[in-house]
Amino acid sequence: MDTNPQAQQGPDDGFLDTCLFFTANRLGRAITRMAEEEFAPTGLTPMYGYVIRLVNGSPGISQKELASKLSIAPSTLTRFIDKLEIRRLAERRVDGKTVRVYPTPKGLELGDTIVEASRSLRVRYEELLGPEMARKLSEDLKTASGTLE
Amino acid sequence: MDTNPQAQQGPDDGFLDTCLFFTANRLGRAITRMAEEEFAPTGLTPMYGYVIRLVNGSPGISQKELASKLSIAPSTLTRFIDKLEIRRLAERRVDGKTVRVYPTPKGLELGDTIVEASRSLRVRYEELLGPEMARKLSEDLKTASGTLE
DNA sequence: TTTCATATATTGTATGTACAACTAAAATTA
DNA sequence: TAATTTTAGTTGTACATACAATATATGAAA
Repeated sequence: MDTNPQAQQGPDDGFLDTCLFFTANRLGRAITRMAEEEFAPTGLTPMYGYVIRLVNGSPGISQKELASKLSIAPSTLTRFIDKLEIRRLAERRVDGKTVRVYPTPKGLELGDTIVEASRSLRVRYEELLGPEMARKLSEDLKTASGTLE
Repeated sequence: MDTNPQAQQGPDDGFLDTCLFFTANRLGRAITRMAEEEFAPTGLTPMYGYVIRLVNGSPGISQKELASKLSIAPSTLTRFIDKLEIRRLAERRVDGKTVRVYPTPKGLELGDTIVEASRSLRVRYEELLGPEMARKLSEDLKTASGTLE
């Protein structure tokens, strides 16, 4: 039991729940935890899974395009591809000043498992939020980041 | 409206925009960038600013409560408070097995600047999203993380 | 053709965040 | 009261992510 009279609601707590920075990142942390659990069978964290999915679906895609689709910094993607290459899950080929990324047999093999993990993740959060709320929320989040970027 | 299902997209890109893990984190990255800019005058990143605001508003709040209000792991908060203490922006006092955190003069002084930065941030994203959309989105995000946690 | 400007990617460095293992203190129970 | 369990916090370690500085390759201009 909590005997602190201010435990439930401090004098000035409301700002957190109405700040988009805070609420967006809080949801990000919560769903990342969930996504990491569902992606455990792939042996990858969700972002790596999505990189592989993009590469398998667009062999030879450039790193620039990948970073843009994923909305991450190019340097972040460099590190991702480094690790995927070490594990033979994707392969770089230099093409002038761009670097193209290609699937590997091992990466292609993982495709179904990744799709399955994405599906489990969706099922799981749709059960909690309701499919319609989940869909609407993703859509609003997409619109909002498009507007803010 | 876009009638071509593959316009501006590779063969299998749609999964990103309908995945709540991805859309939530993408918005998180976008608004974090914006928040860091607006908080620059405070000399703090936004999360540190919010820790100070909570501590100033509830002197003696325990780390457990702080972590809970911020929805971050206790270990993360330990690191935050370490750094705030080094900069004399907050102060720990051990109280049995809990640790209470108190404001310092320097931390209290920063209060107004932090509130002002939060306000600028809000103004900025409301200009882009519209106040109603911004409000609704924060609310939905709050509800969703409450449900998923 | 040499030089300059631009685009792409990488590297160095720093921060936010978490989990697992550990320590210390309090609460419970025997 | 001694032993056990629970709770709060810290530390070691690891990963995602970004920015600034740098390298390399292409394209443009002289």
